[in-house]
Parts: sequence; C-alpha cells; structure tokens
Amino acid sequence: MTQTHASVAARAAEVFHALSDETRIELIHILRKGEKCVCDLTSALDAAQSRLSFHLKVLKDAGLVTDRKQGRWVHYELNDHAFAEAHRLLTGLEPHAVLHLKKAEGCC
Amino acid sequence: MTQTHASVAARAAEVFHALSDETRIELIHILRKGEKCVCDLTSALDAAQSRLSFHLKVLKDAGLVTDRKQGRWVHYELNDHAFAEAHRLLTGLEPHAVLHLKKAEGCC
DNA sequence: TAGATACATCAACTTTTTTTGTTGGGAGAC
DNA sequence: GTCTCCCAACAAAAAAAGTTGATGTATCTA
Repeated sequence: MTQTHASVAARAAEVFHALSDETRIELIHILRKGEKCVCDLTSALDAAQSRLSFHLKVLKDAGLVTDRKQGRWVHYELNDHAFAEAHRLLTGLEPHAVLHLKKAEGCC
Repeated sequence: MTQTHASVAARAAEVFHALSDETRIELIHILRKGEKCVCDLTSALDAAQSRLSFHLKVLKDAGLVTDRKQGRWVHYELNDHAFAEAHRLLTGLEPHAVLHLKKAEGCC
C-alpha cells in the first residue's frame, strides 16, 4: 500500500483540522477521562446538543473518536490509534535537522 | 508562569489550525529541506504570490516558521521549537490510557 | 398505546477562512 | 534620478466552517 505525498498531506490536513477548534479540544479533554455519552458532554460544556453533534461528527470523520450505541445513548471515546497517527503525521512535517537529532538521541 | 486550561486549548487550536490546510502542509514540506525565499515557494507550488503570502503569515503567526529579510528577499524557515510544542500539545490531548502505556514503556 | 428521552440531521443564517487581483513600499540595478 | 524585482497588505468575492432552531428516528417508560 503506497501513500502518495498528496494523500498524506490531505490526511494531515483532515486530522489537524479536527483538532483546530476550541470546542472540539474541550470535547477531547473531557473524553480523556474515558467514554462519555452525548448528554454528559452537553451538560459538561453547557452547549446545544446539535452543536456538539456537529463537532462530534467532525472528530468521528477524522477518526479521532469512535462511537458506540447502547439503547438510547451514544457513547463517544477517544481513538488511541488516531492520536498515534497524528504524532506520526506531525513528525513527517518536522525539519530534517530535528529528525537527525532525534535519531542521534535514539528517540522515537 | 501558569497556563490556564483555556489558554492551552486556545494555543492548541491555533497551532493545529495552522497545520489544517493542504497548501500550508505543502509549504512546510518544502521548507523541511531548509530555508527558502517566497519566490522559490511560489515557483515550487505554482501559486499566486499573494496566496502564499497569506498562508506564510498564518504559519508565522502560529510560530511554526520564522522569516529573515535579506535584500529584496524574505527567507522562511521552519521553527523547531514550535514543532516540539505541537507534539506536547498533542500529547496533552491523548487518552490517559495511552500516556500510562508510554510511561510504562519508558517512552517520551 | 401514548409520551418522554437521546441523538442525528437538516435548512437557514452568521461568521470565519481562503482566493484573487491590485496597490504600495523597500531594495537593488541602471 | 528611474526602472525592475520581491514581497506584504489591502479590498472584494468566493468558499468553507460553525451556530441555531426545528424536525425525524429510535428507544425506553408508563
């Protein structure tokens, strides 16, 4: 499976765009503690349900969260893999000099 | 120097927003190889000068690049520190479970 | 069954971001 | 001095993102 440079750039733009809004950052911050249903999130952020539904969809489309339906509730949870991917995408943008430094240090 | 949760969230949103556009990702990709003047970038991306000037300003305002004027030319360069900061901001959003895992592995 | 709850989706609207073409300043060349 | 060249900054237009209130669909409860 080869990844074109363009597709990597598009994926990076998608992931970082999902992380580029304060409301979504807040959502992620709450979800760090573990799975939450939408009702928990709306009460925690004191935000309209349709607004959070929109932001949760952005996060989900980018792969940063997963959802699980249980009865009337939908639970959202952070996706570890996507955060690992985000780190890799970020590393792929770093100056070569930094990467050489990291290799020399035996890091990452 | 204390950083409020809100200010960290705002900074994260700013940095990731700067990384959320494909044109800016392309710019960063070119700059990985080292300092470039705007004219190099416009010819490399075949883009209007005013367009790149806009995107370079976004990157500069977010601290991801620095500029250096020399004669008629302005040279842009990636800022290592900002990329290190971006990694830290990203780590600050990760699920706690992942962090515990990393600590157990002695990583980062 | 009817009613209430949890959530997604939609359309209309507002706000922000991006693009495009133009203008102007500073620096070197002539 | 004038003439280019390199670039930032501006305004207007276009495009995208975000907000709001309303509606629809499951699911649970009484």
